[in-house]
Amino acid sequence: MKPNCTNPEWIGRSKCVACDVRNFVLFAGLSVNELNTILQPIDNLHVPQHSALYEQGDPAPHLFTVRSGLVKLKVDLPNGGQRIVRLLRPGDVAGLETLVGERYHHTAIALHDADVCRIPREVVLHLDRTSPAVHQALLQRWQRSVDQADHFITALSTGPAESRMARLLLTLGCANAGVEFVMPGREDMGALLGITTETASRIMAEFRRRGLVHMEKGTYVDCNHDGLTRLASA
Amino acid sequence: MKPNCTNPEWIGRSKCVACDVRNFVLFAGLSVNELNTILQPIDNLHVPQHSALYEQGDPAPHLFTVRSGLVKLKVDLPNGGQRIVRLLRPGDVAGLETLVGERYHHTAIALHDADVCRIPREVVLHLDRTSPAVHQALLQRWQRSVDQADHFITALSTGPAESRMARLLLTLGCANAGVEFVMPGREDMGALLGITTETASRIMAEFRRRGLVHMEKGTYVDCNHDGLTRLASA
DNA sequence: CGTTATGTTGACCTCCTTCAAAGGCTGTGG
DNA sequence: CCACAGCCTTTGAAGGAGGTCAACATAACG
Repeated sequence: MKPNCTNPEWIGRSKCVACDVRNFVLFAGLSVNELNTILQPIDNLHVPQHSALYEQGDPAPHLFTVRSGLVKLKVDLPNGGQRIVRLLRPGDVAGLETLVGERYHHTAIALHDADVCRIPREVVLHLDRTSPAVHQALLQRWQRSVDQADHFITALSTGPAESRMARLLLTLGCANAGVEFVMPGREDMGALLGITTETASRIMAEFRRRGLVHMEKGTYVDCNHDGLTRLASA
Repeated sequence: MKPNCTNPEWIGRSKCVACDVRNFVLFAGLSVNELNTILQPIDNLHVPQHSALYEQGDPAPHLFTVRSGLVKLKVDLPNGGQRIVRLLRPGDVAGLETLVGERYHHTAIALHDADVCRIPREVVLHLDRTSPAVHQALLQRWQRSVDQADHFITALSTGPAESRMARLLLTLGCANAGVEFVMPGREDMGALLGITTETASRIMAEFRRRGLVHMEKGTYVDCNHDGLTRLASA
């Protein structure tokens, strides 16, 4: 997790200015001048796989936007297990709760190597007050969190395990051409769907036998969109 | 669903000004003058049990705050079933998605007779721009929606049905003295927990036999807080 | 008082979990 | 380069939890 936006060489800073994510994330609508004055304390972090962005219950000084990779938000359960409540992909925001002065509500962990922007809460609060565009973008991000949470309830926590798994694969963009697709581990799949690791493994094996997913040399390549969709709506 | 805030007699309007909910909902921090000028188009509706505030997919001109009663947000599933994704109690807000210009994402139905304030989106958008206090309250309401959705994932959609039911009863305030407690029907319980009506019924019957809940003349009165908590964390 | 929704209970079977063991992949050290 | 350890995945067998279908009871309602 090495920062580079505020590095002397501005390694990531230049990336920030050119960042295509910026166009549709929080800073859409700001002029280059505004960005240059405001971007100062923003760091561009590289988050290696399996490392945590922040931990549940920690004080929340920063907000994060995902630039690349895949980040999971999980909560620890009273019985020792854990449940993943959201998956963040490029363009998504983590740690919004910092804006209402709370601690982090989840533990954020990179499922795959990720690049994120780490923004101090004061910066966002200030932009929220001064820039209507940023303000509107913030509301949209918040609504997006709600929508994703709803999707986890209705699609990933409802119905038989097989249907849920099909919906998960479709959610991950498994059948969409052009989307970099990362297959989570079986344990994460279990935590995503509220089932055990073994059941997740069995269902994936069955999908492979039925030709719903294909893999070559250990990596998954192709998914049968129609077949999965049929299962998903069952 | 008869309005009264904008009625000639201002039946509900007076209620609005005196509304104790207002103190902790959206309009905290506004002066009486500000309220009087802004409150004009706000209606105070009475929503009889089982009637809908709005339907999923409808255009979303209004935002609602719950003053009394209990409101469920449900979504229809592709297979014909339905899933409840949130329960709104006094102080909660419904229809926030209207602020990012979308249609309603859920169908809102009163589980029990409810009083709600119906606020045009333009009013909220205007207040959001002009009043920092309202703006902050809005962010908090949005975060609250996220928190409640997370709770539905981690508490009501995870683990064995028995544990989920115990968590639901605790969530409903079944064991809290002083809270008006409404026991949902078995079908709603099923839609809340992602289980069938029959299973919900069986579990409730079992809870009664074990003395975890008591009922008199058809209405539930007492809940064993400790017993339910023990089950909830299993 | 019949009629209709809602709750309860039983029998059966499927799905999922649990516990256990074996198989593969990766990295490390000899 | 191979051997071995460690981790993740896969698969098996058994039991339990929950779904399904159906009958029945109870309560709400005209």
